[in-house]
Amino acid sequence: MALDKTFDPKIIEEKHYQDWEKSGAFACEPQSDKTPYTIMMPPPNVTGSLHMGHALNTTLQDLLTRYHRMKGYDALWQPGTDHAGIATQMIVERMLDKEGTSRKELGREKFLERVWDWKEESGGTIVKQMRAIGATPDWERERFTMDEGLSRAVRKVFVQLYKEKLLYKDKRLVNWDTKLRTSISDLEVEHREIKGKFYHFRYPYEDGTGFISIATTRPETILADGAVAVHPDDEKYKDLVGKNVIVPIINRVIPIIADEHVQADFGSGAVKITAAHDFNDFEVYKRHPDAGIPLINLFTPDGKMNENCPEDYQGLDRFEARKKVVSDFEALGFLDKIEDHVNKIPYGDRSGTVVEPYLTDQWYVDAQTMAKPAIEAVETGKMEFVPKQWENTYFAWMRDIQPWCISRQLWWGHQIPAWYDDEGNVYVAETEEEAQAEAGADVKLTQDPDVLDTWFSSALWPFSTLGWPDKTPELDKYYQTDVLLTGFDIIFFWVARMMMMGMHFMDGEVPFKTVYMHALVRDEKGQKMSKSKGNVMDPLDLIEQYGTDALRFTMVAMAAQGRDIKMSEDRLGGYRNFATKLWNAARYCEMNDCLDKHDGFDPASVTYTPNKWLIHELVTATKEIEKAIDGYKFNEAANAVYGFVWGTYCDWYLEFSKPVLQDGGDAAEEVRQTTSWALEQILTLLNPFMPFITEELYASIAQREEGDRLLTSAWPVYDDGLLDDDAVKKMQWLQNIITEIRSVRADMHVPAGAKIDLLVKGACAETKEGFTAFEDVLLRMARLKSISHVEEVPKGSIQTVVGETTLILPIADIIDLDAERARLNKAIGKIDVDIGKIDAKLGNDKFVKNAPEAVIAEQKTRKEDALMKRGKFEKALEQLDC
RNA sequence: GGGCGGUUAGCUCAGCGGUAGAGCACUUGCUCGACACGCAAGGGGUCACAAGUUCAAUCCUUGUACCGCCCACCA
Repeated sequence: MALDKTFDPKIIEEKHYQDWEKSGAFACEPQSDKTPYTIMMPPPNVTGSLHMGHALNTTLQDLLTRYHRMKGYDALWQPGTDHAGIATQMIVERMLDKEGTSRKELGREKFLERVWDWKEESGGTIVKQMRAIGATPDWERERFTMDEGLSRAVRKVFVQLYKEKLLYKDKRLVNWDTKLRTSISDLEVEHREIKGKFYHFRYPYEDGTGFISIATTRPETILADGAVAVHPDDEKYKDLVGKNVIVPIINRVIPIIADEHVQADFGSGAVKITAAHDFNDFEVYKRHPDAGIPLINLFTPDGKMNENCPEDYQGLDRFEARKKVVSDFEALGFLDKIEDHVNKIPYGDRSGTVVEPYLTDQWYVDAQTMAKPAIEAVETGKMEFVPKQWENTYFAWMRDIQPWCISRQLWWGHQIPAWYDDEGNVYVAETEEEAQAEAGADVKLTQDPDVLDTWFSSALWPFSTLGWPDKTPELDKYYQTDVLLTGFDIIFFWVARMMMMGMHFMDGEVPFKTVYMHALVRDEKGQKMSKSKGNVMDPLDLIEQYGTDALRFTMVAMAAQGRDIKMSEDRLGGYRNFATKLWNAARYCEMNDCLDKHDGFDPASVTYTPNKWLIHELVTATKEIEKAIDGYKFNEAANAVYGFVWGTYCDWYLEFSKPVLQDGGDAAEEVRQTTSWALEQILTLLNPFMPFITEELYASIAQREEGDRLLTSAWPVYDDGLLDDDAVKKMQWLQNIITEIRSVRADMHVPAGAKIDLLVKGACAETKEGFTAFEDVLLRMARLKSISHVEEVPKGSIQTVVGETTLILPIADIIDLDAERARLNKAIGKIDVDIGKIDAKLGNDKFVKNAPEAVIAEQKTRKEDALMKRGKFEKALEQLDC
């Protein structure tokens, strides 16, 4: 095969992806008796494109899916896209605007055609981009929230909830987006801190005895004022309750009422009540049914003043009207003062315009009732959040949940399955025929023009995608899905609602056993990425630059629980290097005839210690990786595999192998086999993290049968009998010797290329054996000329200590006595610090009395070792001077 | 106003009761026939601050200070 010196991700990625997809291995196997493992992909907006959040989310899901597939589960990763009502409609409307037309001009039917066209045109983008990440969901099962099947589920849910009185129509205040001309839910409103004005106005008493002062941030709503409220216990206004005042400009007579909502010590302590334009005021209105407070709507749907306003106001924009009210008050002499005021103003998260409380008829879901089982499921552990702290957020919101406004005055979405006759009677049914049947054949019906909140259909995702309401084998096998991976920003929008709907419609079974909340991907300064800040990183650019495997590995390595991810390119570069490292390890194997050499290899049968040790380390690393993935500690899994591949296999094992392979001695064949075998194990372990390079190497390093891919290989299972502590001890000793000699050489400026002699003094029998067994390795890795055992230290040599052994480097001609003296003193100093610490503990009566035996014994051994080592260094120092 | 999270090496972050870790960056050597996207050896931290619990605290408790999120109707 002959591997190139470096590899080019671009060439291999597309090739393998196409091959994987064609192989059919992404598909779940409902008819198999394998244990299912199911993940529902959070459906991205159909017209969206891939951002860093998707890249993270997709990578982690793919890691889990691949890992479980390799472990022999029947893995279903259910993909699909969301119709994203508001977002998509906005895009198409913007397109129409550029063409000089509008949705109104087109009409509903034509407009919807345009949206479907746009969906067809751009809808494939994001799923293509997910393929670039290497994602392996069951694409054959891809769903769209407005597919016929899913739409049927939506209608069925709507009708059933309606029949159960968990869904109803109501007239109340909603958050109204004047730009999009639709209601939006509480969650779609974001409060921004805005520097505004606080206007103080005077309302004269009806009896002409003076005036009361009120303050407001929204003067335009004065035109709909229905009362003035004060606190019931407020002494300064006590006598005024029941009196009437006149609203200037419109000269409406309204009462002064007492209500707890008012804060006596804020503003003047008196508040205007505008029941149809303020959520609090609406509550006040409901608490005072006898006060005769009117409900007056001032605005048209697009935020202009309507016919309920004085004529000279009609048609003005709401903010123009605000100015006019102020100037009219000023002209009338009723303007008290204007103060600067910082206030939280509600904005529509999509449109970015100020949202108005607006009195309309809308459809609501009784979320409070539906939340109860969903709360209980988390309390009892049927569903678990990872990290656990998100439970609190979930509980806090669910326990205080408000009715969910599900109707939107849009066209793109699921049209509400409710029909009206001419008298306004409503017929809720899954089809028009059924509604007609209910109403009677001769009744003319009109369907509710509104559509449902997008999240209504996404809430059904875990079961609607599996075929519900039909009882499909897939629904039966995969429904209680294993884990949901998502960002915390949609815990309320989506997770909570899936819980409510899932439990209600699936006999109380939770839609997922675990919800893994991953972090937000931020820029390297920790700021949220946004187009306006210009700090957006495009995952596809990063793939182009570093390769998909590097991007994936970075995502996994940085996905620590409970912290946001600050994305830095340095890190990406590091993991790109890791991929290259792996590539070159394979090249080494190739050059040394260590490929495809492990046919029939039994890791339990090896006899050469470095091989035993490597196998031990591989088994240990594999356990660590499994434990980390099973616990959703993705970063730990990444570190474990990285450390093993680079730190253990490349830095040590392959180096150990060099002299053995070169000499071609007895151990060579076993080393060759172990090297070859271990490389393939590494590729397998690393495959869920870096699928492309591992697949490529897998294909290149051996003659494979048709259809033999890592994608469908089995995750390794090792016997604990492969663990070998004795081999670990021996290899640690060897590594210590090598490191120690290298360290001394570097300290003493021994030229890197110079080969020197090593004299060993005081070695015990076992150690001597070690020097013999690993002579070749030591000679090469420590750059030695020879190793011999001595009784006396020759003049002018350098000494150091490993365990009970003194290592002597007779390099009198090279060394600098002062430097050596300094080195030894430094070593002694370090030991003294240690001894000091240990003595402090052992000298403490309380420690000796209370600490566990093992801890005390450990301290004592440590001290003995330190003293022994110190003695040898002291001696070395003495000998230096003689 | 509530709630949550963070504060550990220059940077990005792990660790969370028994001698402080990684990657990157930095310093010094190295063309040792896999790899300079590399190898080897180093330097660098009173683990934000204060008090408490403990034989022992970066880790547990309480409080303080910053930083960041989320939720909430002070007009």
